[in-house]
Amino acid sequence: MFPSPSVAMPDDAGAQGAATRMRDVAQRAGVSPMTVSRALRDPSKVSPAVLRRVEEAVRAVGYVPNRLAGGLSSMRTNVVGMVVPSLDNSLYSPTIQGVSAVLHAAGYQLMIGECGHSPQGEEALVAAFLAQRVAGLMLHGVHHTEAAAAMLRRAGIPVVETGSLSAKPLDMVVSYSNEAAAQAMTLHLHRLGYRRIACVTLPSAGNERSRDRQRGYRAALASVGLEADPALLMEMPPGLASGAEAVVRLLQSPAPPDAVFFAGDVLAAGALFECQRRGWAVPARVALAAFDDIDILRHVVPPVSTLRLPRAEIGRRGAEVLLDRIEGRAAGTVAVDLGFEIVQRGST
Amino acid sequence: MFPSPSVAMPDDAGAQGAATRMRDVAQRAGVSPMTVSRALRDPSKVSPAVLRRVEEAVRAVGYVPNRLAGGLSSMRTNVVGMVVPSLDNSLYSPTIQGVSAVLHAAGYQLMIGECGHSPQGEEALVAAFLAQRVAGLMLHGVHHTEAAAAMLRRAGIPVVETGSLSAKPLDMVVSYSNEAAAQAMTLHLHRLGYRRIACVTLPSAGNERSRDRQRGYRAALASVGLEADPALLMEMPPGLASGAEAVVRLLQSPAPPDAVFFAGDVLAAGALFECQRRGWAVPARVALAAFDDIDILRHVVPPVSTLRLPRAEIGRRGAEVLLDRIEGRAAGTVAVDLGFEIVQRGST
DNA sequence: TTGTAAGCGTTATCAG
DNA sequence: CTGATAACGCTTACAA
Repeated sequence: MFPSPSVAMPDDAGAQGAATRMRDVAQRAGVSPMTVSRALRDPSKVSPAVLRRVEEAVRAVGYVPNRLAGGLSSMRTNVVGMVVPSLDNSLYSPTIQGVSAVLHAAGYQLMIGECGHSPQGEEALVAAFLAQRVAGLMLHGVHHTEAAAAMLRRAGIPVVETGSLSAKPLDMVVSYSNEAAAQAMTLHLHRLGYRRIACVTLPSAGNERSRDRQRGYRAALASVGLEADPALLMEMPPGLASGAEAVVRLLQSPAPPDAVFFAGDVLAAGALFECQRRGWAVPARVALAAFDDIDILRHVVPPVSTLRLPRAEIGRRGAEVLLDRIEGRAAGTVAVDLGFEIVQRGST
Repeated sequence: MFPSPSVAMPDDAGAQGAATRMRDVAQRAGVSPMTVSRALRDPSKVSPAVLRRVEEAVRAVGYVPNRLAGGLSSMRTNVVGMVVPSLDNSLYSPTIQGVSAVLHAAGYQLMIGECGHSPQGEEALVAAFLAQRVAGLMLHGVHHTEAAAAMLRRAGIPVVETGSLSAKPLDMVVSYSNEAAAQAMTLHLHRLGYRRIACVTLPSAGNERSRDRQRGYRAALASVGLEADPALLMEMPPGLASGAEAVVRLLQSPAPPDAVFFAGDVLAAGALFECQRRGWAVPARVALAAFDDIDILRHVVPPVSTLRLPRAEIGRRGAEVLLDRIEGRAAGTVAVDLGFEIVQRGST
């Protein structure tokens, strides 16, 4: 049985609406739908001649498989969900790209959702992802609602958290230690000779990472016998303007610091620009250090000392351990500490 | 018939694996699955008593609907796909957030894919999204492969392009005019008295937006009778370092410009930092203008003149017109020009 | 207001 | 290597 010769076959030109099904491809190729399914998923399972006919038919009718049906039937999908606090902040993009690269190479799709730094937002996204029956989930937050945790537990899919190492993990964790990093930078400043070291973090309310960094800062001071002056520990919202405001407030205080460690976002860059505007010499009048190796810090004058965090590597390794579990290559849970590096530049 | 009283009912504690189905909820609530379906999608269609029982059962078993099944059955999903060239670049995030906000408010999910500035990457993502039977698609690129265009045509779902106004649209467009914006900024520089105006864009190969901006620049020069010196039109890859390199090359050339218009990415910021390093006064020695109102340009010294583009509004309006079509409130295609503004600052 | 029956388009399973 | 058949979990259409 052959399909009628392609006489007066409009192929697909302006066809619109009803999607073609596997059955249409099968008919045209003169085989059963099951054979089409096999040809598409594992070409080695059908004869070369049939494979050719199927491929031709797929092209001719412009067949796009229906993964809703496929997923329903096989009880598995090739979609991985990822929840990030925000997309404004280019901090998360290296991680996203790492995840994306590994996933695509393995034939998976990435679905990203933005939860706006709120556990409720995260819960809603987790529910939505679970409803799509994602094969696994990457979470940046480490603070979850009880409901979200319960859903995740019941769903029984692999989950990787990437935001912090200190939290009691839901399942797997791939990250670096916020506390150790903050401690290391504070000690570095001390080693360079600074003795009144201020620290500015993002608001710690509901932000485990900020709290970890504050803890690291305090631990460092304690270990070298410096007093932890509460006036030297500030919290500011994200943004360049916040960094500017913070440095002004600190330097105009009765007992100004000789170094400021900005443990988050682009605060350090904002502070540097403010120093440029006011003619405050960096690092002579005040040394400035940052937390993340964003491109800009390398290009400003003077370039800003900072921590290099393994953002992209976190994404890659996270996706890898997730895939290992999804595809059954590994079973247990893992916790990976990817470390960090101090980058010493002109600002300190 | 009532479910057995919750004696020795472990509820969900550590249950894991087999997801609960609508049938389980129905059984527990003592109704048919159809009633559960109704209760979940339109509570007004079931009696209050039943509704309460269903809600309780849903909670008790931790039911998460299976949208693969729902979508397959109803032939529609609540997922919208979005393809962006890159996620490094925070330029796209306002648009993504605009889309995300409107979609979530309407109960839709956003699925984001990164195509790496390549039409082939876009094609792959379009295929993947279509396979998930997304309800609609947002595309930033305006240059598509023939195959991608054909798939989109056949799928018959609404598509919004947001990258540029000039392209012959696939379906709907919501954007601003890259050409008009570049022209306006060039004219603005001329009006301020600059007479040798250079322009630096991203590589134009395969980038319609860069070509549009170059066209606008040339049109502006022509309209005021300035010669278009080819030495003053450069193309550079994205990044702060590129901007630095460009300004050095231009200013050290035999006939240096008195103003440089950086029509893309963070080039202008990179150039400004280089000027700071070299002690080149801005704007006295050279004026600098940028294309996009990124936060940093407002905070550097001097602040950089630029164009304010309706990035977030593009996302919101784009999502709105997409939803109008998805939900059948509108039929035809639309093209929306959201305009732009010139922001004059100290760098010019 | 509620329930029954018949798919939706795939894939798992088992026969040939 | 290929095909028939029965799910997968939900919704549409109709009936009660």
